[in-house]
Amino acid sequence: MEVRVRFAPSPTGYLHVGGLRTALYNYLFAKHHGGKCILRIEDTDRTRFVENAQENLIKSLTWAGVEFDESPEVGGDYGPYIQSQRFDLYTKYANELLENGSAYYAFDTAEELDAMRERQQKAGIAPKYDRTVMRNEFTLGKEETKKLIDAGTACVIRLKVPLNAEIRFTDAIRGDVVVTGRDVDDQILLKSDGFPTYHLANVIDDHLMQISHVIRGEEWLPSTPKHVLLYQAFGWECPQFAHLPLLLNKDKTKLSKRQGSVAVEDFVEKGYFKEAFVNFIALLGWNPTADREIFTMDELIQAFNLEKVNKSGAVFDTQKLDWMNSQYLKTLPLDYLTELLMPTLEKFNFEKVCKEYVSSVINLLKERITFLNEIPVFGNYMFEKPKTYEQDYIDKHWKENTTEIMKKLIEKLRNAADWKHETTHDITKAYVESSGLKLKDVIHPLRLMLTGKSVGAGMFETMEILGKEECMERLDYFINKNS
RNA sequence: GGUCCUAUAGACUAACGGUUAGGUCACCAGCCUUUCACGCUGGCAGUAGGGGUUCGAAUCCCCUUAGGAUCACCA
Repeated sequence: MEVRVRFAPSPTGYLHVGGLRTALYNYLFAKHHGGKCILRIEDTDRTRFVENAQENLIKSLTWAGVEFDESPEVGGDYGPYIQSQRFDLYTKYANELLENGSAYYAFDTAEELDAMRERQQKAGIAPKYDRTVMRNEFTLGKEETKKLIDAGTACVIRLKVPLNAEIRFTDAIRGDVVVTGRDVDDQILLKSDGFPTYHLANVIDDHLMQISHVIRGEEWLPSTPKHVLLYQAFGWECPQFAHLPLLLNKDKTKLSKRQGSVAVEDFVEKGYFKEAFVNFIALLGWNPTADREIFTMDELIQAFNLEKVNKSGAVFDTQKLDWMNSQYLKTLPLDYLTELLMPTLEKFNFEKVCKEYVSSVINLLKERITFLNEIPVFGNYMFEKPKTYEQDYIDKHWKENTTEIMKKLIEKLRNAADWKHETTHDITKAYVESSGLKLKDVIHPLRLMLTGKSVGAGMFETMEILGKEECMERLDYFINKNS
């Protein structure tokens, strides 16, 4: 049987990192088995329409490298892939359920339902639709029901849960799960506006789209019995369920907006590499080996299996993500990094920056930063003359005789045959030794004059990339200014 | 509260009955050194508790505890 999985988000306007992980696992699973990964938009809640939601979703997914074989954009044989465009289907199937006695009409108002729940809460019982006392087909009778329907009375269609049924299914991650019908609510399947609820639409679409594995978040585990019941009522075969452990806040509650960034686009903006982000997210709740952390997408596909997915939730802690990002910064190809950085650089109004130069600057600085976009700030002096000089650094390293010492060194450097870092290093070393000084005594002043900062890459490597002309200008400027 | 799920260090995890309980991040120390990093070496730190089963339990079973999810005409 062909593996067909689906990622079925509701369009909320942004992609949640938990959603990305679910999408990613679906994608990895499908690719691992040479199957298909499908994107379906679950927009059956008309009260929660968000402008451009679908575009944003797909943008983030594409950024991460999760691609779909069938989706609203690329199409496919089982479309449409947007639930609001499949409206007629749901009504048709709901009627089928009505006819075979698996569902029934109910006429209760929101107020009546609220009152029922309140009563139950007070009595200390779990809130659950009581079809023996509420206004529905059973309490009203067939004739009265028909009359109300014909009169156009607002109504919903509910699932008739067999009270004594023992509902069981096997979850690929959690094993056998058994629930009794008594604990399952008579779920509304078709709302009074004619739209289906998630439960109905989801089951119908998964069946019609021939989904083989339903891989989704653990929050769906409690409602899975309803879905199993629906498959049975239709006489359809259940897909294989796999409920993923939750992503958690630091306080171990379900990862939420309140406690920090959860939108993938926020992490894009912060400057994380997609390679690092995907790598990190993939390893939250699943681990292929004990002794390895870095995986490319292809390697993840190769290694992925549902059996090794954890059962317990994972705290989404970005400390390790930062480390991973720095690892990728060190190993990603220079050309790729340069392409990524160029647009960012343009915003800084630095004078003419060319790719070759940017490349060498990235190479110079990448070992001491975590994010690529730190370069224009951390290494601003590579693109512009120092505007300020760290006072603490001056106080610490600029002694009384430093000006004289540096003047002499500058002259030696001015006569350098070339500007390779080995050459300038040798010149400086020779000078220092002949003057009875230490390298430190001149390197710090040099760094100060050239960069204005106390922190940076190796001094002579920095000078090489800056170029002789630029270095001499900065050195002369500083000396003149201070004498 | 009902139902369900889960439990290895601060975080992510490995060990599918037999290991001195392993790795990574973070943290600490040392080395390297030209500042800051990288890197290298070492260190701190864990099987929630209690009962069983077994020659032997982190691992299987039960209870307790703790945490979580879910109980909408949201998904």
